[in-house]
Amino acid sequence: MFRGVNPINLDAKGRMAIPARYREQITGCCDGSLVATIDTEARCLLLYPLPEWEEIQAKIEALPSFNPAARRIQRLLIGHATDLDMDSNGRLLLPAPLREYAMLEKRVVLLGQGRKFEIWSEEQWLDTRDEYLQEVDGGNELPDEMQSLSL
Amino acid sequence: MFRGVNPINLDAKGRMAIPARYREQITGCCDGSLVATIDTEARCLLLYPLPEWEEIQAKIEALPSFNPAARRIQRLLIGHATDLDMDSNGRLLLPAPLREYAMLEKRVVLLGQGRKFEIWSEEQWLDTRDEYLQEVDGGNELPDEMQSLSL
DNA sequence: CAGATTTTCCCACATTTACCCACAATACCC
DNA sequence: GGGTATTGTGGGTAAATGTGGGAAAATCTG
Repeated sequence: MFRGVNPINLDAKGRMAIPARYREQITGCCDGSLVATIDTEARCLLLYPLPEWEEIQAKIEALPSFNPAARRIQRLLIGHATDLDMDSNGRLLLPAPLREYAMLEKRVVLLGQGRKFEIWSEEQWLDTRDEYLQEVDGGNELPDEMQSLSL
Repeated sequence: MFRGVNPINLDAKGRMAIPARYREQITGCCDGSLVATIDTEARCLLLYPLPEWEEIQAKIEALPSFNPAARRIQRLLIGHATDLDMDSNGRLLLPAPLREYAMLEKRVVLLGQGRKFEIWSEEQWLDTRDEYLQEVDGGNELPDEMQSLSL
């Protein structure tokens, strides 16, 4: 279960230090093997422990491949998925193509999202967050499951 | 069951001393492990005992992730949820991103709210409370459940 | 095949964070 | 009213984390 916001600086080589509080969990569940791919809805990256990703990739591959929407998802998600390993300092080297997609420069934000992480440029994240905060709940139709959610 | 209003001063490091009368209950139910996240409706923080939060996170994660309203809730709530532990003095270190969101500087208010707490800047709390008091009850339609409530 | 360039891996330092201890203030009790 | 216990506050130190650089290996190119 990952959660929380983490402001992180990329170094000159494009490396990102994983906050220490996640490291034990990551080495435990996948020995430091992670997979990064793009989020097709927003300009951010998704970061999965390898076993989690393999389940997801299996599901995506099982989609009917003559369906155009399915082909699109397959090409985008599987096509961009890249294996990453933590180095001895707990850092990940983010490949240039993924950094460019998510517009990551120096200041980035690592967002815990349950079984995965999201990686945003700090600027993009703050803009997106502010949009979310301003949206009135009534504006979008809520799924039934949410109507009964009490925090 | 938490209740009551507690004015507290943050120290220079952003730490908040939990009032002594809650400590036993907190160590009892979760051994001092708490989770703080943001309230999406107001500029304040929500503070849950870890087991309470995990139930909520499980429900939120189960929402369909291709629904935009659900994505929004997931990113905001899980994204900001941060594990906090009481130190040996019964204090919590509130992380900078959460302090900024709720505009917490020095004088804050800890509000007991049943299974959770809310943390407000004192200024925000007083303003919000006054707004609530001035609102005429008839202005907003009351949910059915409230019609039969007798105090 | 040799040279040059890029990439990966690892080590060392500087900074920050977290933990702990000590004092001050308040409340309570005798 | 004084003494004691409990709570609130601040700061210091050791350990762990973040950051940068350097050397070796692998790859690409001429």
